[in-house]
Amino acid sequence: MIADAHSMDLSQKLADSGLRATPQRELVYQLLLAERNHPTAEEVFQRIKASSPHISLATIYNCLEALVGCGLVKPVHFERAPTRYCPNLTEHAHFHDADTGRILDIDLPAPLIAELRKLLPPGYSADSIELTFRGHAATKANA
Amino acid sequence: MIADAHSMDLSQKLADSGLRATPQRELVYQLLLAERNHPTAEEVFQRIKASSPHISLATIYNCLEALVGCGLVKPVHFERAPTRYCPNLTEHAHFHDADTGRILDIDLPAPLIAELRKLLPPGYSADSIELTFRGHAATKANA
DNA sequence: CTTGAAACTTAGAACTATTCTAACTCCCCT
DNA sequence: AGGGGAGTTAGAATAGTTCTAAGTTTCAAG
Repeated sequence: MIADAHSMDLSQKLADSGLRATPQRELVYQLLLAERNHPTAEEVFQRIKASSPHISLATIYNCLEALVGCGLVKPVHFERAPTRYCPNLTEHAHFHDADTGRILDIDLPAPLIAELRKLLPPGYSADSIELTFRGHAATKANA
Repeated sequence: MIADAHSMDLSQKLADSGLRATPQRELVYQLLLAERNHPTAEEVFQRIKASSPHISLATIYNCLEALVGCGLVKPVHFERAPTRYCPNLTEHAHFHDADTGRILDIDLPAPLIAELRKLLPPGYSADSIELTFRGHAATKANA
């Protein structure tokens, strides 16, 4: 089953970082896998509280930090808005719709990433590349 | 003189946005032109307070907002760290040194920008592209 | 099984970057 | 001259996140 496969990922990856797989971490991870909207910590909190009313916002932050730390989740920053979280591990950029606030994943082809890296001066190496587009999606009104 | 040319830019650009050129806005803009370290609002405040002790942090934020609004300065966001400000108006990316925190401007060739835009799905258009590298600069120790 | 230690969760306080508020000042137009 | 709007100021308020301290769970070893 897909869920089990992901759970194995979870336990394994957490263990690799010296962390435990707890029910709360499972909940948070499963929620991120289910809702690919790049939710904020607060949104994850509200959503999980519906079924687990005892969970605390601090735990959501702790879980997200653990998931980011073990590499299963990536934080997404847009300007100074609340951090959003994304379980998409492929190298990708984000498009932020200025009208709706919606975020879209944009795949980054490996050759393009290589080209981007070539922009760095000699001696500089990048561990991560963050690429964000901000703009508009065509609507019926302006199409 | 360069300073005068920049001052004309300032008055003109502010006027274009219906804003006035005030001494405080001049100070903030001149400081950004002089210190190309991408300072934070707080750093600008500390630096300007040395010569203008009556200035307020709210004014720094107001001035920076005015300068951003009229297009003379660009805000730079790195993760959720305090916003930094940059008077470099050419299209460029940023390299953030994970060791020193130093930020380096990286010029973006127009053809590469065009290639990046091609990644967007049909109907999507980007007003701005933010590209940030995070990594390390070679030192004598690991060179 | 117990026991002890370390990891984890929780609620709420604390922190920090930024924005808001309300009073005051300055500048421009008539 | 004086009225109005834009700007500045200090301090209060806000919001996202992190910290703290207390309680709980997990797990290994005896």
